Amino acid sequence: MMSKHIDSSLAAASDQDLCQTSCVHPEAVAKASQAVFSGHTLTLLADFYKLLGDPTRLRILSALAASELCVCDLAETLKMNQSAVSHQLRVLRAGRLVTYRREGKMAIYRLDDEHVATIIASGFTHIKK
Amino acid sequence: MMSKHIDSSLAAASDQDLCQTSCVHPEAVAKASQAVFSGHTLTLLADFYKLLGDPTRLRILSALAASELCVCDLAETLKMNQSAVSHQLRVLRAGRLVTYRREGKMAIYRLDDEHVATIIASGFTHIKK
DNA sequence: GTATCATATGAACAAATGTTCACACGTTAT
DNA sequence: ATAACGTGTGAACATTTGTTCATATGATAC
Repeated sequence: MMSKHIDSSLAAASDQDLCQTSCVHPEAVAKASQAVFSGHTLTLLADFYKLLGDPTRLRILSALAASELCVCDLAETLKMNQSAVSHQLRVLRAGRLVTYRREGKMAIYRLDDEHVATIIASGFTHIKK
Repeated sequence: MMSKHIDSSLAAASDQDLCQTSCVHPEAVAKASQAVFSGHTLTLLADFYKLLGDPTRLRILSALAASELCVCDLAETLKMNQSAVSHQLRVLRAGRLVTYRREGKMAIYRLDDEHVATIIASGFTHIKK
């Protein structure tokens, strides 16, 4: 099954059987192909939103938007155990959404920059449509 | 182990052993507790960001930001099979990030509103700091 | 009617994710 | 030194999530 004649106008459409024949709108696909996120940008952006896509982390971020807090404060505020909070803080730290400073035996966390608060606020606005 | 005298100034801090004793800063916790997302808002917001936290869906959305496309166009653009695309479109539809209209046997998708494009663009800006 | 095509969907599977438990680390106090 | 406390982290476990495969649906053409 490779001997069939190929419709000349569509020969270059695809080398895989993505569409059995083709309902493709070439101009639209060309325009879209240029605009699709790819590579590093894609990964970074997805990872960034992934961080915001968890209730616990959103709670942490919204708490920190109000005030800087030590881990114990966060555990108290969220009614969660310290370990769970610490694990999530690690993730948020890696994603550069929060920073911390040490003060004695405490680690005091805050949002890395106000941009984060802004983005969350804009998501907040969106869901109220 | 409940007979120990409790430090009077911290008696009301917690009824669970969230912190063994207390490193809590009461004012900060009070302020944060008021601000923490909770309930329906929390769920909606997390689910919204979760939608954006997947490379395939971001690719779909960025493609649709450039041009409306039928499912087959999307499969072609993303070099993915139709089923995978369709499954993700279902998710995006449920989250009201995309809509579609039928035209013959085709389903033509587009972003639900420009707000979506705006939010993605702002995330895009963020990761370039 | 039958055949063909574009799209949708269910089930199965693999991979990623979040929480808990237990314990390690580092700092402060005695 | 030892003890107590705040925090970090590894491993195990349960869920969730995304893709693939096969098949179903619905529309057009013959």
